[in-house]
Formats: sequence, C-alpha cells, structure tokens
Amino acid sequence: MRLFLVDDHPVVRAGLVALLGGETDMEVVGEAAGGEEALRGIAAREPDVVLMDLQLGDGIDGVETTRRVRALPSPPQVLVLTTYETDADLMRAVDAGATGYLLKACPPEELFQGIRAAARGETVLSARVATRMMRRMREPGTALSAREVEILELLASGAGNREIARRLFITEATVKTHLVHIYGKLGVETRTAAVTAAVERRLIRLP
Amino acid sequence: MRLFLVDDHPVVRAGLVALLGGETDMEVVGEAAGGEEALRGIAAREPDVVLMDLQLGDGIDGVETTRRVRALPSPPQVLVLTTYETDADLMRAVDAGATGYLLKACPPEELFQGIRAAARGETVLSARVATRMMRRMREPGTALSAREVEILELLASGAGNREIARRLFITEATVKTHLVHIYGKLGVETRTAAVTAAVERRLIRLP
DNA sequence: CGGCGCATCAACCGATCGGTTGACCCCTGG
DNA sequence: CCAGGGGTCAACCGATCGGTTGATGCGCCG
Repeated sequence: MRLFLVDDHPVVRAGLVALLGGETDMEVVGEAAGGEEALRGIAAREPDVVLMDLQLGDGIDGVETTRRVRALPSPPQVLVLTTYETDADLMRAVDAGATGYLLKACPPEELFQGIRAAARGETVLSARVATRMMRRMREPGTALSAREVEILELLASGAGNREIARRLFITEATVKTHLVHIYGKLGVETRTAAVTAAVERRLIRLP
Repeated sequence: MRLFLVDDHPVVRAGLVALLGGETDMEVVGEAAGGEEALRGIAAREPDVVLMDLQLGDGIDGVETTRRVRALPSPPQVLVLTTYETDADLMRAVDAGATGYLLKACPPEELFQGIRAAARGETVLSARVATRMMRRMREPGTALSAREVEILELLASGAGNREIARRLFITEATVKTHLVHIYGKLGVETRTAAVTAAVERRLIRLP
C-alpha cells in the first residue's frame, strides 16, 4: 500500500513516517508541505492513498488540493487527516472528493484501520466526526437562508442595525426580525456571538 | 539533554520522538497528552526541557500547564511548540513563564537549535513570531495590552460586559474603560467590529 | 386549496452598550 | 522625584440592541 503525505508541519510528517513504518503493509512513497508540491509529487509517485491536512499555510489549501488530486487520471483515495472537526471543513472536504476524515488526535490504531479502509474505497470518519454528523442530521432548522447569510456578513463587518437596513434596502424592524431568527438557529443570544459562531461553522468568511 | 513532550496528538509526539532520535545530544524521557498527566510525568522524570503544545484538548490548557510546571521546585525550561502565532497565545505563554515559542511548521533544524538554546535558558522565537513582535514594537499606540487581549477574547465568545466582568473579577465599569481603549486602538466603534478587526490582525484566534 | 417557510414591516419596553468625566493605585523610567 | 502608562472603579446619559406581539404578502408543495 503506497502512501503520500501532505502536511505543512515537518514534525507531523516525521510522525506519520515513524508511525506508519511499524506497519508492514504500508509504505510512504512521498510527502509534500504545500498544495502545488503535493500535486506534482502525487502525479509522479502514483500512491494508493493520500493523507491530506486541510491547513497548508500557503495559498492553495487542502480542500482545493484534494479537488485537484481527485481530478487526476486514475486518482488515489484522499484521506483527510486534520486537527479540527468543523461542519464546514467536513462538508467541503467530502464535496472535494475526500474518502474519509480523521483527526490528528485519534489513536494510531484508528489511523491504521482508517488508511486500510480508505485504500478499499470505504468511507471512514473519526468517531467524534461521525457524532457531529449524526447530530446535524437530527437537528434540522439550523440551515440559514440566503437573506440571513447576507445579514450575517454585514453583521460581521461591524454594521449596526440601521446600517444593515440601509445597505439591504429594508427597515430596521426587518433586520431585527432576521436577527432573532439567526440567533435561534445558531443558538446564541448576541450579535457578537452570532458572528463568531458563523465564522466557526464557516457560514461566512472574514475579509 | 533530557526532553519531555506534551501534545494531545499521538502523531505529533511520534514525530518529535523520531526527529529528536537523530540528535545524539537529546533524549526523550517522557511524554504526555494532557496537562495533569504532564505535571505528574515532569515531576517524576525531571527533564531539562519541556516541549509544550498550547491546545491540549482536555480541561487544563498548555498555558496553565506551563505556569504550574514553572512553579515546580527547580523547574525545567518550557519551550512552547504550537501551530499558531497569535499575539494572545504568545503573550500568555510568555507570561506563564515559557522560555521560547516555536511553530510546528518550522524546519527541524530550527527546532533542534531552539531546544539547545532553551536548555541554556536563552529565549528563542520562531522567525515569524519574532517578526510580529518587532512590528508590534515599532508601532506603539496600536499594541494592545495583555489585559485588553483578554477582554477581546471574551468579547469574541459573545460575552456581555457583565459576563466579562464576572470572568475577570473586575467591575463592568472597568470593562467599559478597556473597551473604549480597544475601540480606539483598533479604529472601530462597536464590539462586533472589534472582534473581526482583532481576528483579521491575528490578535486573537476564534475557538 | 391550505398549510408552511421566508421576507417584510410596526410599535413597544427593558436591558445593554457607547461615551464621557473624573478619580485612585501601582509600577517603571527619565 | 514625578511624569507616564496600565489597571481599576464610579456615575451619568443617550443610543442601540434584544425580545415580544402581531400583521401582510409571497412562493412552494402535497
């Protein structure tokens, strides 16, 4: 089983090499610190599974790299191995064609089994990640409308209700109504908390 | 040189062991995934240098662990080795008694030299971290105090003034005074705008 | 057709926030 | 020594925000 590592931390790459060296059925055939380097290396070495971090430091991130890797002819499986377990990270990774999503904090044995499962094309999720997905499924009504996202973005820019109303050509009353709905869906009570909650879930992105 | 590792990621610990194994003058005498475990291990093994991550997953974080380690009789040097380079993390780590602050993304050679420097009691900073500090020095009036950063972090969590006051053991009046200063330094007029400005300038990091 | 969710608006009230002025303490450095 | 900066607190005021109730119109879907 040929593996390729993509992570901007030399320490993490060394750790994976060391850990995987103990498994007789796995071999690390290449590694990369950034997206561009990864694409070149993967095209050249043709691994079976790519272990991909999402935060790569330089311009092109892990999600975009995953998308391009999966667009290669006869692409390898891509197993995301990252630090965080936000909904948006997971969704975007899956959308980009990732085969699985594991956390760096997971025990090594879970990592080994995950890699073998990914090589067989099976979807593999860390226990904590799977738990989050289940909870999302069971709690509908948390999806924000397009209008509500518009409000959130102006909110994040620090605009007051009057300013938001002016920019969207509606009245303050309407803005307040939207805000109440947003607070409810995000489970917060203040505008500031709404902004941070939205950023964490990658509903909006700070400029 | 006896080293002790504190990091909640098995992969990272394995990576450090593998990397440091190549250096003849270093020896990893113990490791821990969490704060409590670290304190017990360090007291027992008496290392020269502790490599400390700031995100430990469980209740007690790296900063608090560092503070307690430095409070031990004849404490080891603590070298923070983490992923981020926000002002908040750096300032709190230094305040807690850390000898240095390196990033996991740094090249291994910088890590080795940093450990040797830390063992001699010298302060060592990653190049990117040092750059940030220099810029802070050269632009006074825009630099937030440690206390102001504390306020900002609670602000970002969506806390109201009363909640901030309660958590920091001060009165609402004091919180408001700090906020006025923060608004002035960041060039904003509302708490929400202050949070986004602070995140953009990497003064704080969203949870 | 009759709900249902979304978007819009109004009026009201209490709570909170933004801004100001003034004050005290502690520490550091010229 | 004392000026300066940071941290703390108080009292006050107007502006804004959070929360509520109620209402209208639109499009979708069974």
